[in-house]
Amino acid sequence: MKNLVEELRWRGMLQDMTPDTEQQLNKEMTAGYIGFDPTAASLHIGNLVSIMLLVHLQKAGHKPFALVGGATGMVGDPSGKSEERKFLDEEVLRHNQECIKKQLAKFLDFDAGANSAEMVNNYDWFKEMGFLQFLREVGKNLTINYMMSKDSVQKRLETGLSFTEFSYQLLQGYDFYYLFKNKNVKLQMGGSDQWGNIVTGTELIRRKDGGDAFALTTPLLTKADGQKFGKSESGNIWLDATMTSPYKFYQFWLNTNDAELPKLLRIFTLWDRETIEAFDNEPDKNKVKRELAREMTTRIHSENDYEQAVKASELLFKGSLDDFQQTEENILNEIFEGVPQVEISKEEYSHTANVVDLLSVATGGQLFASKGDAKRMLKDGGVSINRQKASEDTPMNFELLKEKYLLVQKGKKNYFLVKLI
RNA sequence: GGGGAGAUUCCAGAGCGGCCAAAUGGGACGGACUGUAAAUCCGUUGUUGUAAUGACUUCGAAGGUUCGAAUCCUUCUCUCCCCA
Repeated sequence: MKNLVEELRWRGMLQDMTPDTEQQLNKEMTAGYIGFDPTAASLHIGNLVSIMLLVHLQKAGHKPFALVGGATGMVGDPSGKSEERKFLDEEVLRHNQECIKKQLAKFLDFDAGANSAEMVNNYDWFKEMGFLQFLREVGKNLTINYMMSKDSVQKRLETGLSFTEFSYQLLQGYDFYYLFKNKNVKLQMGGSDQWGNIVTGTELIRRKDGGDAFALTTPLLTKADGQKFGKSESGNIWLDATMTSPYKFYQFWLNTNDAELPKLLRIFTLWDRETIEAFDNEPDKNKVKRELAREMTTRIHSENDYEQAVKASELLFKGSLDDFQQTEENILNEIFEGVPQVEISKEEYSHTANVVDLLSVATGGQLFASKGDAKRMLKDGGVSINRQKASEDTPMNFELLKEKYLLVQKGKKNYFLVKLI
């Protein structure tokens, strides 16, 4: 058994622990869990931090449990949220649960003997429980005073907090208790925003059962300037290839801030200390980013996806129009799978009078939402077509690449393929 | 149940009868500089455009007053605070 705490410590993944957590982990194989609420159809790279905690737990010889929050997802966690959220409808939740379950399954080893991973869904033990039973079994053990003192609750007293969200901590607390009783799970981990919810669980276990349970949290991942991590211009970075293409995923890592690299390497990769420290000292930061992007893209997606992403990136960022012309069409299609493509009929293209129309209405607003938007960007010199800066009165006589493509650049990094069909 | 405050463009937050498509800040996007980095500086940030003190749609919802409303009145919906 490896020393998990030591490992997390040097990786900077340790925020807080309850007393004696380290002793417990070093004493015996310990089962630990982390919950994931099905708020979307895919996990994102923020969740990946939690997943890595489970991975490290398992690698250290302990038993990881991934909990899908089928029940808690129906209520909504107020932690870190500034306002009450809308309910997701049950059908969406069920769909999300299934998707998340599949994703989680990819990261853990479910066939590792004694410390095989397990997946549970808290809906399974909450669906049978009635409200009265819940009040008697759970509610009685904790005081309102205790619940009110939580950070997540305090922050919401001004802006409003429904009874439902207020109760969330009890549900999560009961999860821990249930897993403690039935699966001998003694540890719950999570982001530091989960601390309050987690210790509600250890408290419940202590009061109901006199049992000893432990908590361990990891710092919330933020950008160097304190902002939320894991968002790009186009929103969240999802682990699902249909929601964030491998090309975009690869680009995301490639575009990370230099200052964040040491942190990212420690949190997201499984590389050992020597390797990572060597990267810290590497002066060519782009090289480090390429390695990171490679590691992440191959692990989350696949070797092949990674290769396509690299090829697409090379062709778009470094290649000339000639390189483009010379690439075989079927290869081109494959490479550009993840690059946004916009289709337009030849008919429509031939009737399009100017660049502004082409970039806005003719392409259904996918490149630019409106004509005004397109014009503004053209005026600012932010648009290139086939590598040539375009302006409002650029004539519509572009050479079609492969007789059917136009390569459109919005800014330096956003590429689109306009495809004539 | 009683009393008070409020709902403004992505967010925060000004405006409180015409000069308001709506200050300011943040975010986002673009440009310059670079390394597909950061910092910095500059620009853009409702639609449409004969490009204009133009037209159209926006200031929680629906009505009304007025030559004219984000601004006044009525009703409704929602939120917060205080008292019971």
